[in-house]
Amino acid sequence: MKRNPSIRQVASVAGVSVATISRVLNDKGPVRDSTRDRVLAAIESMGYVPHSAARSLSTRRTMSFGILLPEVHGEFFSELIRGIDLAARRSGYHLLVSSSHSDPAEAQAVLHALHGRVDGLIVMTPGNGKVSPPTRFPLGVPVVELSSRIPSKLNDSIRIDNRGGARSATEHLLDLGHRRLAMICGPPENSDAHDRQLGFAEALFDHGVALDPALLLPGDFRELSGFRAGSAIADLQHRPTAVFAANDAMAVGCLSALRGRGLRIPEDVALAGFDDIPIARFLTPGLTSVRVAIAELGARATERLLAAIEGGSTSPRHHEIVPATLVVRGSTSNPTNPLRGNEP
Amino acid sequence: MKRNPSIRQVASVAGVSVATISRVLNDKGPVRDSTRDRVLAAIESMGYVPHSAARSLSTRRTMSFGILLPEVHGEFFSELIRGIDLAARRSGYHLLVSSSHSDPAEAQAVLHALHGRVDGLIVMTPGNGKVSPPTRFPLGVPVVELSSRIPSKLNDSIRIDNRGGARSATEHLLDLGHRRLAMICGPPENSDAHDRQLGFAEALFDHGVALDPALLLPGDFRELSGFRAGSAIADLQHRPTAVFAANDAMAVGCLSALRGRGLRIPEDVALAGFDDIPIARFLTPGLTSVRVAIAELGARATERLLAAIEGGSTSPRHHEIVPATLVVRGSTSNPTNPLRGNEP
DNA sequence: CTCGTTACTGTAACCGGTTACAGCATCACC
DNA sequence: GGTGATGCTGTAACCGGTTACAGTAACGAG
Repeated sequence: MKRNPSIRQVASVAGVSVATISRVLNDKGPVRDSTRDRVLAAIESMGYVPHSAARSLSTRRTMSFGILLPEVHGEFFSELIRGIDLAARRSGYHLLVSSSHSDPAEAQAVLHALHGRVDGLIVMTPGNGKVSPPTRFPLGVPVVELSSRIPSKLNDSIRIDNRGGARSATEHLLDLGHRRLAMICGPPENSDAHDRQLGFAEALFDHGVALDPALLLPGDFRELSGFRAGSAIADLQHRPTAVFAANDAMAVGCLSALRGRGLRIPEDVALAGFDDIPIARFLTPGLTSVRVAIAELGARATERLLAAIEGGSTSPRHHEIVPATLVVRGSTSNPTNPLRGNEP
Repeated sequence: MKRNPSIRQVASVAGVSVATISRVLNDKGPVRDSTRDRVLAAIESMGYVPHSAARSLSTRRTMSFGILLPEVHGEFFSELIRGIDLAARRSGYHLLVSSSHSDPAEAQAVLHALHGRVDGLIVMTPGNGKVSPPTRFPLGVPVVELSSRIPSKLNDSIRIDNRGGARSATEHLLDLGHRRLAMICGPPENSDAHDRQLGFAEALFDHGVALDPALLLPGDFRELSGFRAGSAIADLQHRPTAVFAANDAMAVGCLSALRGRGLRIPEDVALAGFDDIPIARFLTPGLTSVRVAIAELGARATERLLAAIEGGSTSPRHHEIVPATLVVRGSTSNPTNPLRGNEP
């Protein structure tokens, strides 16, 4: 591997000083046209590319920021990254991604390694109650927290309206006349899962419907756990007439299990999910779900972060909540009186 | 935002030289225990974290590498990143991710910005025939190409056995007695899509089955295009008895459309996909698909890259092909004689 | 007591950029 | 001719680490 030329070598070839090279590259300060041409020719011929680390060192700007994600599966992850990446690149920033953090200690180590590499941080905390998320990020950079349960006073945060979304899904089921509702919960330590369960319970309470603890099925946001929960539900003596799954992946698994037991959706059991993943509308019947604009969520987080980076710490902390809206499809609506059909 | 302390400030507080701080941090060279304790105490009390950019500058190692991805949707992306990230972190490396590149010129710009930021590169080229992928990466770092159609002589490459996978899916359908087969193709400029189509055509040819051009439906790897193709197939005068979709997302869409038209799967139309996404087994019926261990693919690519980084350019170029294996489920198998049921 | 060896620590030069400041022409104008 | 303004360019100090090399102290052997 041949070493790339440095700015000093380019300077000597072009017969100018390093300052001039820098000025040409960054369009700063006056440079005579003939000089600029000479410099550009030298750069071109030598295949010179500025060394980012060196540049960051002196400018104190890396033009990139870090993303810390917990163990996230499925569509959510890619949508989020897509939203962030597009927004970041629009402003000339790059992304350092570190995913699949379950251990907070390990996350802390990664955080250290990020010092001097990033101008800001988007952190998605698993946000369980026991292990408190690291409220202080020891780099001197702005941080935006994503869907952390307790919005830190120190950092900006953006959360999904999990509770409201779960509420509207549950109320939708109640409005359809269901009184015996089950919920397939998410991982107990996950704050999104927790809030969705909260919304579910609240809606039941507000409508004076008792919450049978036996109808709170465990799950882990994966398809298989939904399948198991669905099987368990099918086996129940006093079967619920409606099921709310804390996410769509589990709803899919549940749907498969219920179908396998010969139950009809929604006649025998109505089913609603959360996330509105792309395939939700292509299931048979279409899956009623709660929609969150994930890519937009990522874009918003990015814009917040960029504002904080540009603006310094002067601006007050923002705490934003992005809405989650119910999308009704065939898995809940009575087919004899469909609210919406299965057509996408 | 308070500025983090530099190594020189720590040195002055601890009453030692910068060299000693560095030695303590990197476990290099001899340091007296009492000195080490003093240094560690100073580091702790000042909250000192080494500045990565500065370190990279002098060591010529960034301990991170870049990933360039084209516009990729769905499960594939997250699985790939997960595989890469876990393997990378195991070796202490970080990930710079840049996704959603459709424009090669833009990708080139990103590439430049990566100079001095990464020790290596994993590049997934959209790999269309017309726009040749950038064969030369102007950074002096090793590159691993992912699923590029023409494995470059300059770089290592890892490809998915798209052709073989498509072949076995098609042969499976032929073995079941189907003679009129349709295919829902992927984006024409995508090399994966191209190879899958190739495998399909080859299998038909080898079995002496004519390929009706009217049965090659366009698609773009998204669910909706599969739905449209499915609707078109249902409307055909001389309907095919089997459909092979170039990926599972389109198969899901197609399944939905066929179902919507009252066609039974697999009795009226058999259906197979590609990728074996997690929900494939939870559809009703379970979707026959071609399985690729995506996370493992990412891990392999990472290991290759790390080997190249550690080993220098001495080793010969590797060109690896990861297998794609057929998974048969209810969407193709005759239910009166099921090869495998719908149970996950 | 002298010398060599070992164990530890400090000095200063790098890595490759940016930029404050100074220097030098050139030109207009008095 | 002097004077100041203007436009362009170069010098050198920094950013925050690493590390070759030199220096010092202590200790054992001869």
